[in-house]
Amino acid sequence: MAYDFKSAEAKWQAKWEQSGVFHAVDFSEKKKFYALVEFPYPSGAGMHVGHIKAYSGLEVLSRKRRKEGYNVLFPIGFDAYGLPTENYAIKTGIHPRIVTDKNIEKFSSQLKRVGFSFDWDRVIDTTKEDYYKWTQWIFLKMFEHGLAFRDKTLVNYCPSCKVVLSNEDSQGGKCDICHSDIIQKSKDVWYLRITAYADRLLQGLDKVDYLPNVRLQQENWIGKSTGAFVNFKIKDTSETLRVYTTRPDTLFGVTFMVMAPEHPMLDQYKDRISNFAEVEAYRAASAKKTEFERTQLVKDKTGVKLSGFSAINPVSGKEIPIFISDYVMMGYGTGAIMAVPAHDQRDYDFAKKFGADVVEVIKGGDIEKEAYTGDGEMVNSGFLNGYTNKKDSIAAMVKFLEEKGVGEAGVQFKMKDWAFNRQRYWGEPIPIVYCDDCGMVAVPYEELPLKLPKVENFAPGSDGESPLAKIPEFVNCTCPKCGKKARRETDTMPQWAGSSWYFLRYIDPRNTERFAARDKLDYWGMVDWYNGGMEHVTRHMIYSRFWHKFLYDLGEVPYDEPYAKRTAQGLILGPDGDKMSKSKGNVVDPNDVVDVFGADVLRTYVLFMGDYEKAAPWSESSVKGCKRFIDRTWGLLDILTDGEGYSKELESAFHKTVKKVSEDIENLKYNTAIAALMTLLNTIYDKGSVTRGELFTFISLLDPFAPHVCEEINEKLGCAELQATSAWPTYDPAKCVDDEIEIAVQINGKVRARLMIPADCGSDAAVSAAKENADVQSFIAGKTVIKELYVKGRLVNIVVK
RNA sequence: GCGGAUGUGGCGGAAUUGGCAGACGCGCUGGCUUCAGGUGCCAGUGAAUGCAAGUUCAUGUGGGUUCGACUCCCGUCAUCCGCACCA
Repeated sequence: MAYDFKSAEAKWQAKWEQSGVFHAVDFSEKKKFYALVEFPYPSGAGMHVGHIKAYSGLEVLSRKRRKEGYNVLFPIGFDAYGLPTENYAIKTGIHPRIVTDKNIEKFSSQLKRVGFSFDWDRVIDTTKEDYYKWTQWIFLKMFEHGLAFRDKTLVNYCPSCKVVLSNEDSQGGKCDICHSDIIQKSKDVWYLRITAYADRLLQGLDKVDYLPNVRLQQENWIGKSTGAFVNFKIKDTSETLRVYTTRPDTLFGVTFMVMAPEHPMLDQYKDRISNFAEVEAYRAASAKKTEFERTQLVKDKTGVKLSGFSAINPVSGKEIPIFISDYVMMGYGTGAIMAVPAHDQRDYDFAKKFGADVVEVIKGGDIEKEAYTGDGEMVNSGFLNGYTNKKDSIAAMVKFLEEKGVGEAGVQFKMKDWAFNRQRYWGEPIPIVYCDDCGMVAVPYEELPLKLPKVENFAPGSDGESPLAKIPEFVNCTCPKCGKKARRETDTMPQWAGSSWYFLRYIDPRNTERFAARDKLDYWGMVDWYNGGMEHVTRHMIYSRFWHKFLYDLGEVPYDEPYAKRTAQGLILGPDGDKMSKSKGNVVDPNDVVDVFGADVLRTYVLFMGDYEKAAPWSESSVKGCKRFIDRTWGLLDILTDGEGYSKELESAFHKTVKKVSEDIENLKYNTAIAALMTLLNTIYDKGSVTRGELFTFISLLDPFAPHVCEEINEKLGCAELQATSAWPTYDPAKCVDDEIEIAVQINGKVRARLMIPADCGSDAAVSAAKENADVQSFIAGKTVIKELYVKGRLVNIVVK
């Protein structure tokens, strides 16, 4: 009889839910295992098959762990604050709350149809009051500890629209909406001081098991560099200009200095700088440049030489000019550099254009042509002359600077503080009040959550302010400190806030007293295995590690690092090989696949289609292959014979497959695990019959991938216990090897024959067996044997001349 | 520019980490079943050459190490992904 996946899948999904087998048990005696997948953003488009692949990896592992006797926490939730929902609301006038609830319902039903073994009792939604109460709570703790602060920074701003624009919306220096010129405006924004944790975020990577490229991307993002700070005296003042450099040993080669146009010292000394008008004109011009222009015009350096404002080289005592140029960024280092044109290509380009001196201090290149950045002997460098090792010369110079009191060793990070506020409606309100007398005051903890009020119009105001600013009942309040009239902060938190701690809430999702009870945090501990997309490695992953470390410092969580292990799945591309997108119309809807082929086929295919960590295109016809596999598995019932154990012919095949599947699942090699099961299935059909014991083992192995058909067969076999809770099969290593094996016989490295020998055959016996072979003899006849070797279980190679 | 990854049949991909290249699946060809389409089942399927047993060539490309290289080393080309005037 044909397998009716529709009724079987609905039936088993209902049974799993009724029996509660996938519920994680707090404080269970069993060993715990916490598997985490990145929770989805519930967009209106619904899920696509990429989500299914992302969850199927740890789904298989979770099901295996339960069978192995673990108490598994495998939760799911929704990261529901964000722009797409808000934009949809602006367009349609439907409230984001309604849209979000509808989308979450759709996502949930899609996930349930696939039969994922999530603990649905622990579902969370970041936009619910009982959740974001704690997001706000963590923010306030950061505020209390000085990690949340306001600062002025440069942003893209359209003076006509009175709105802050992103770089994408301000290309070519024109406003995307009104086409007037964009200016860089300094604006007061909220920051989280993630840089305070830069070093620990880097060092913490030693304690965890992340995929190498995940780790590397985080290291690059944090971008630690070691070097030195050097203070250059400004001529005829008591002022010093401080710079950061990774090569303090090239100090004798410094022939000028460059400051960022926005450097505050310029304003301080505008009376001394006789061409300050030029400075201001340059500032205006460079402020107009977009990020795009700045990076595209790398070769073409611009700048202004300051008149009446020069520096003294601390090692040579020579006077050197100071320039301003936008190739120096205010946001990195000190906003000023010492230029070593002979050994830095950017400085070299600038020196050539502005006629500055080029002094070679490291031998080995041709500084007539270009800057030399390699290693070599130090020259023209006073006490450093003769040094050939970079490390030594840097150390010697740093020692000199520190003794003279004109500099010291130091480190810099590329990572910047996290700009944290958005002028948007659909996000967590920032729980801060502005009081004329008291300044910024935190909303008292007992008043959390600070609820997001209902509004009618979700569009940001023409002044670039959040829609919340238009609600007097929300804005106007009293100062929690002095009781006088005050104003609320009207901006909301960014998309990334709620996801920065969600893995902790799963541990105790309904707690009203704390974000999670301490004893439960102690029990569940770190996330044992976290899987998600590469696109979240440098933002969500870093942000959430930062929040977690902060909570650890407060003593609120037991571990410093949140995730013990991190992996990432590859994308599913459209059938055309392009990235799936709505505009290209190549998106595959999991519902369609479930309708036509069933959930088991979908689950099996997304893991079988290729290397789990690599991108692979969707192929409708390959899906059919998995459909056949599921149907043929069902068909085993037709060739069922009595017998609990393995038949003699299949015994070693079963032991080998149990081993292979067990190991492959642990190593994300789902595709070869499924291939091994297909091979075993073919072997069974070749034999023509299957014992009850064999079939039971087969479905036990397949169950994590295709649980519905396995439960159905399990029931047909008369098993009272659910397949979901039955034990994972074990294997005997001794039975994974055959008594007799086939080896290849090579002559001069080329395969000329194959023969069967006993597995425990020794080297001499194998070689002489090979030589007895007629084919082999014809190849060695009349030639001299130079060398004979036997690789155990693999081959014999005879080298002849 | 810097960093990382990848390159294997018509396609997705395997290869115990230096040991029989192409597992498994798709597709294709032929056959059986069928009024027919689909399903299902059986056989074949890297290329060249040969009636055939076979032989030769093949893992982007050029060299090298080795009895033996998809795997290690040096060079080179292509594609993809990060970061990007980071001092």
